[in-house]
Amino acid sequence: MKEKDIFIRFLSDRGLRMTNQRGLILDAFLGTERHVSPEELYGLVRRKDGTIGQATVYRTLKLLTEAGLAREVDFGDGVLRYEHSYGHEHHDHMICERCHRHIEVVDERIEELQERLAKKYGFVLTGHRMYLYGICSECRRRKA
Amino acid sequence: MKEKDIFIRFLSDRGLRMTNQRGLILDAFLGTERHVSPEELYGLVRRKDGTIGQATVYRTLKLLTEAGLAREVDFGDGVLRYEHSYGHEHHDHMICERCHRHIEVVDERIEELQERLAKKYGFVLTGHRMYLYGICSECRRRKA
DNA sequence: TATCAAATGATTTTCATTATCAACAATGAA
DNA sequence: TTCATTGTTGATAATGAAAATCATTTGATA
Ligand SMILES: [Mn+2]
Ligand SMILES: [Mn+2]
Ligand SMILES: [Zn+2]
Ligand SMILES: [Zn+2]
Repeated sequence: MKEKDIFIRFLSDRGLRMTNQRGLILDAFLGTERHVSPEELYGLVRRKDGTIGQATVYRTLKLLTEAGLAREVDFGDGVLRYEHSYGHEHHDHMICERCHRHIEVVDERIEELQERLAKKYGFVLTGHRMYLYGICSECRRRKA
Repeated sequence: MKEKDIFIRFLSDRGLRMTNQRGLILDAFLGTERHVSPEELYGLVRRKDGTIGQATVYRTLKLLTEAGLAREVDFGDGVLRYEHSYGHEHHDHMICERCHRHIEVVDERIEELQERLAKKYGFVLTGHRMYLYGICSECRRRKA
């Protein structure tokens, strides 16, 4: 598995070790395509190893983020979520305010305009967060 | 003051009352152009009335938001901030990751593309949050 | 094997925000 | 005015996510 190798490499580069727990957490993380909260992931990992501590889940998610395997997603609801980063290009999110369904979107023209906007104000961009909130077609149909 | 009238109208429409505390909090809020956290505003209001409670500040900021006078801003640093909404059109934020300075920006073309992107996926937009993170010219100069 | 840093899980702590609640104040019939 | 009703407030407790603490265990290596 490519990701595990990357993680091991990342760890050893910083004098850290691959452990059983970290392996389980990585596997659980890779095993879901959801935007998963530490708490949710803790629930998943627990099924494989009931003795794992939730602090370890928090800690490992931070490490995965630094290793470039995970990415933090903040929908603004008070919980931090994580999504796959390796092999998953940057994208933004569109969220339905009624059913909380969300889809991943990218618009290259927007990305380009963001760069230009930054340049206009003398900024060099390091990243951005864009969340589009609305009502999905499902929910609009249901209401009608 | 236009804003105070709006607030009074908003309150009475919902069977609520304008009070001394709410008036002070509104004044303090209008008196600053910063993106202010409840805690910061609490500090400001306290100078005028040392007996005011911070719960009242939290409560009033929620009310101001519902009344369309304030708007929540979430820079993702764990504190919710509020900015003026009345007479201040929508805008997005560009934040320097080094000095935390931030400027307000709008790009009509981006706004337009966001609408189109939403339509493409069957969403009707109700709002969006866009934060551009980067390094400002000041900070880049300082480093060099 | 002895040493020492890293890792873990349980637990406590922090911090922002919300809920609770008793005391108080405004409103508006009667 | 009196009285009941309802909104308001401030102090305080509760909540919930995340981070810090710490004693103990584990692993690498000299
Ligand atoms: Mn995503
Ligand atoms: Mn602003
Ligand atoms: Zn929906
Ligand atoms: Zn700067």
